[in-house]
Amino acid sequence: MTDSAKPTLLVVDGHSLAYRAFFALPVDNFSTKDGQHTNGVYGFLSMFVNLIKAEKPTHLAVAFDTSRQSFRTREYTEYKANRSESPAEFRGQIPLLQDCLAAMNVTVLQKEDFEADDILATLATQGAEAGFDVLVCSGDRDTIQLVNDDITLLYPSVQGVSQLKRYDPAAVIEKYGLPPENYPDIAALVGETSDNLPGVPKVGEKTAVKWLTQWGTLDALLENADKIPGVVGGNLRDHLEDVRRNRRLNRLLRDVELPVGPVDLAVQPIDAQAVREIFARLEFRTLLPRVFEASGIVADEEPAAPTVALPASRSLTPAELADWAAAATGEVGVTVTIEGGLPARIGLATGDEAVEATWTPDAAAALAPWFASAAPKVFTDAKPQVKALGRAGVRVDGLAFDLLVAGWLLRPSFPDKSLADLVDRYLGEKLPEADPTQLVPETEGATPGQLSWFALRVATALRGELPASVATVLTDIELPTLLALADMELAGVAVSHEKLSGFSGELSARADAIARDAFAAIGREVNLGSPKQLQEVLFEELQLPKTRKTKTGYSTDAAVLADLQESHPHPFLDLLLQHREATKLRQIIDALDLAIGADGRVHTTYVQTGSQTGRLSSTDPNLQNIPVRTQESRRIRAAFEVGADHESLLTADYSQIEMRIMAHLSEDPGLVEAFNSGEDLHRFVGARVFGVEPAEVTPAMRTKVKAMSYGLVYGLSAFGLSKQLRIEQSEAKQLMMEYFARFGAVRDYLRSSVEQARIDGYTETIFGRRRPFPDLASPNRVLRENAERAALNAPIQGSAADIMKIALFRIHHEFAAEGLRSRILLQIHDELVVEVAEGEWDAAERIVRDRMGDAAALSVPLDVQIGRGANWDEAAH
DNA sequence: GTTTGCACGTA
DNA sequence: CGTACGTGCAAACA
Repeated sequence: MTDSAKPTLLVVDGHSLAYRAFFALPVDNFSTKDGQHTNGVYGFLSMFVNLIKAEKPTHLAVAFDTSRQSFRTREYTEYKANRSESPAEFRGQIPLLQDCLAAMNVTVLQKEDFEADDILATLATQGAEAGFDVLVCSGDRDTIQLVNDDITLLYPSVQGVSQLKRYDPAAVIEKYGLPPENYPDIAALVGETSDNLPGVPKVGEKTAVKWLTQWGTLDALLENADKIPGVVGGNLRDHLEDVRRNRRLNRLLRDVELPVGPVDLAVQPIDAQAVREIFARLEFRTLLPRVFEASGIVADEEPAAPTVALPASRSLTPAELADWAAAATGEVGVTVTIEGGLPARIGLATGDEAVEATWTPDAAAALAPWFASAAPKVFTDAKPQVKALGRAGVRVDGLAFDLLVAGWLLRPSFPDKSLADLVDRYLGEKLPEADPTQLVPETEGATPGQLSWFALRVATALRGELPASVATVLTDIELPTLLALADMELAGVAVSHEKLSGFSGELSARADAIARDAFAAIGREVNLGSPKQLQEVLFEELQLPKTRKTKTGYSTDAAVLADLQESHPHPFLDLLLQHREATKLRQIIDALDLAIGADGRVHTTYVQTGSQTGRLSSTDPNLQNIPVRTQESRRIRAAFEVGADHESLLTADYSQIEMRIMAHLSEDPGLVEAFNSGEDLHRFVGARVFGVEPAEVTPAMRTKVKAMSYGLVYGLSAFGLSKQLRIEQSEAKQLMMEYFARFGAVRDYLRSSVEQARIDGYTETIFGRRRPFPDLASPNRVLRENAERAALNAPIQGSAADIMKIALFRIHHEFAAEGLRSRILLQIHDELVVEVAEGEWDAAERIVRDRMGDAAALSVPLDVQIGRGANWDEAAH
């Protein structure tokens, strides 16, 4: 912009334009994968970005209506009364749109009792007076009255939101035959059906313009109404009051009191990170570069973060560092950088001082006592550092805080990934980072000591946000668990390469043979691993009936293939299923084999922040989904063996822990009795539901109530139950009714827990772990119902996770305290795998059984099943 | 080269 | 139209 050019103020009616976009764009193409509709948001932003690129405003604001009520509805209750309620699917998008605009640092204005157009009128008028070129963008025709030499209207044409027609005074005269200030007079005479403002019958634009041209003003026309000839003249005389009322209502207010004026609306650089985040959430991809590109408004640079006086980090010798640590009072921030799995540098910090040293064997010896002490330590991501220290022979205790774990507990849906994220979110500052694209970085990254200093400050900020119950979960469950997990990962589990490689070869040969037969069955070769090619074969060449729809076509998953085989038997179907099974197993085996380390053991990584419910997840490789269901697949489990220096594997699992938690939470007398009776759960429940003696419960009955019981925990519907059991929906409904007739408190509990979550906005486990559920209030049914099922499940699955974690770290602790060499190797949600050292079986078994059994005091007992064997398969029971 | 969708393994 | 995960492949995208 040159100095001589006038600044340009662009004011936009967010509501009317988003509404047009909502109807213009197909919702199917604009929904997130969990069902949130985004077509209105997308359409608006797309238009908005084009607008900014084209007009390059220097000042900018978007106005919204607050509700349907305004001073106009009070004056005339019928105002806009004919408008049907805007669809909930649209209303739900407005807050999302406002979030996007906030991330783009665009001023959003709305005011109770006024419409967006009144805000536009006020800003436009003030802007014109202050010497701006003003652009008004609105889909409401009443804004035509604002047009003058300084104010131009951009009005979406009927073709679509992207086509904006420019109205300057000349354009208005060309279209309506009168200057802009007269437009409301025309509209008052003609009426506005969309606002429910009836005009003079039989009077359209032509007549209105003719009259106004003849009489000069609306007042003159109305005063001389008795001189108008013909039927329309009579109509005018009959509707004088309507016309006066219309004129009052369609006059936009130009003096609404606003917190800002035009000069306050200077375009701000966007918050690039915030935009990235919300666009990722809304699954907008192509829009991101367009927003970044749009000139005038955006800067792709990070916003200037407040500069903070970083303490210099003093480099010390290991001995000096150890002395410094020993002398420190209060919490110490710790950062251990890792190279090749071992500590490389170590930085420590208190609130006002940062120090660091290079890791050496001397450092290990000097610092070991401090690390093993109860002196409180704050880490950003403790587990890998604790492991590196462990490899160097340094044990860690006194873990007081872990930023990643704490951040995850606070917001389990969007766990922060790094200290930089946390510094940004909780301190609003920018962590100095070396430019990774520069071989010789121009900007220095923070040193380990400085990182520790930041970590300590973030910890303070984060603590302030943690509710008491969540802080307790962190201290009493998560942090002790973290230390136990570090040891489990270091230990790894012995896996036999010999057993695996033999099996892999077998499966390869089998898969090839099956593939040949499958190709013969259809007369050509296809890629059996390609769903797309399979669809061609099944639904076009073999003419099999279309199955369940997916996003890209029709499903070919195992359940669908089994159904097809029943209704339209074809040898290809069965061969395909067999091929899938063989290749899947081989794939798992090969991946596992590849993961065996030089020590003959597989070391997984447990992701403590990997779930929304409190469970762990396992990666590289995932050892929580090793097959178990089929005879064949157990050969894989048989390859998980006791290590050479130990005696046997012990497996321990909770039986029906989630049902027990449900019994505890619901206090259902029937269910509580079931668990206290010692009878098989499903037999007991089956006897109640079907009104027979436990001994008379048939396998079919047991299967049904078992599916129902497990389904309950997941928010199962009659439809889902019927599908699972392959029974009629009516029968499923009947089964649910019988079930709830006997176990009504279960249903009451499930219902009330979702209702409570709707009120609180989050669910809570027995131990106080929280999970937020904003979507319980969503107007989008798919979204809301998904949230309801997840909210129903979260306290149950989460409490089970809490209980297992408590048992886990207590066992880990007790093994050490009793000086045992036995150790926990794996956790698979409700199961532990323990490697028992020679002569320690009885002690280990006792500890595992007791600590799992008494991890929580519920109103029903926690039942623990234990098995023993030389490998995981044998140890199962 | 990266991302997405499908399919499938576990609790 | 049943919760919570991670992985590998093919296909689509850049």
